[in-house]
Amino acid sequence: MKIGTNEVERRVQAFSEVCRRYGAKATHQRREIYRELLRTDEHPAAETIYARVRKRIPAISLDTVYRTLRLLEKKGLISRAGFLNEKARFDANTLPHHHFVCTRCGFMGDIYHKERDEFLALRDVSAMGTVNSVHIELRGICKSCQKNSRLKDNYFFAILIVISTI
Amino acid sequence: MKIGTNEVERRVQAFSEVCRRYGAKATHQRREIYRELLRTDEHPAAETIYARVRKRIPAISLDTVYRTLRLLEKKGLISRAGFLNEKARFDANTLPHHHFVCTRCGFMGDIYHKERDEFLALRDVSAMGTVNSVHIELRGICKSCQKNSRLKDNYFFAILIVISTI
DNA sequence: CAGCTAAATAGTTATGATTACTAAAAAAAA
DNA sequence: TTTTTTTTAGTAATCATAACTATTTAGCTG
Ligand SMILES: [Mn+2]
Ligand SMILES: [Mn+2]
Ligand SMILES: [Zn+2]
Ligand SMILES: [Zn+2]
Repeated sequence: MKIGTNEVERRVQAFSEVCRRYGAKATHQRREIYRELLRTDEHPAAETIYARVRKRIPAISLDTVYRTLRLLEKKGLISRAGFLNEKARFDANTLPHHHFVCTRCGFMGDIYHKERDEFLALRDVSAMGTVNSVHIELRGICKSCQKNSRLKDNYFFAILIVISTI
Repeated sequence: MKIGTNEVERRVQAFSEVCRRYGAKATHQRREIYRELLRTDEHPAAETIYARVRKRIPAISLDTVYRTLRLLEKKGLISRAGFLNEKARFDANTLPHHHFVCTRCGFMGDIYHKERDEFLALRDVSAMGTVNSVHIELRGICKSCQKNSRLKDNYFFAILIVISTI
């Protein structure tokens, strides 16, 4: 489910504009890292992104890759996937979806679950491989933490871009 | 959903016997680590287990804790939970279940999903807190990996003990 | 289109959880 | 008890990720 080149460029452009609008700098490095993630559906690890972006920006530092990935994640433009004892995997697909992960080679494919009650038997899954285990985590804020609440992180980047695309 | 003291001791005993039967040594350290995990339902991290076991075995090393946790996991007696950028959390509850995790304090509670299609609205969840996001990973072996397959790890410890308990 | 200034980067070092290493200790068998 | 093999304690290494700091640059000003 890769998006086309035009849409990739449209989103990179939107990203640049939103950056400027909110006082963040739309640097070459940031654009290339984001573009690299928009281009692919294979959920690359940080090292992979680093290797690929380096072809176009040979002097880019690994630190910049990690820093930018954190920024994009904080702003809701990308998400982080994967389980413990694995490298983090990044995803610019902001549609709600789940993942099939091969525990042997690391292949990570998207699962869309309209019929949520049968996700184990979804065509998408059986086409990709055999399911051995299902991991579900519901993440949120527990009762006791809700009492001493604080302000949330801002997702303004994501909101602007997602709204303009759907 | 903690299990009683009798059941804890019964399982530690079963573990010792199964160890001997399969040529693994039922050491004091192993028994105490496993007992510590059987005793609680709070999914402690490795450091937490280390701290607790140290009260009874002051000279135990952190390495032994990690090594034993890996062993117990490999044999299917415990499972590892948690997402990326979190410490691993361990669980001796071998019933199939999911987790609610508080992203602020780390509280991890068990979710049983008889009605799988409505897991977002489960009583258990709403009693614990507010869900912000659902993470599902279906883990298994992809088509291309199934071709060059290898032998699986043995789960004989788990099989023996689980069968005798249910 | 220079010059300005806050923000971002490159290159490097540090961190923190987990794993590996090795001499010494201990469990189980004989 | 003695022997043999596994396991441990203590410590060093690893690996992904984050922090640090001098230098560079994006975007503004005129
Ligand atoms: Mn995805
Ligand atoms: Mn649990
Ligand atoms: Zn695979
Ligand atoms: Zn909490």
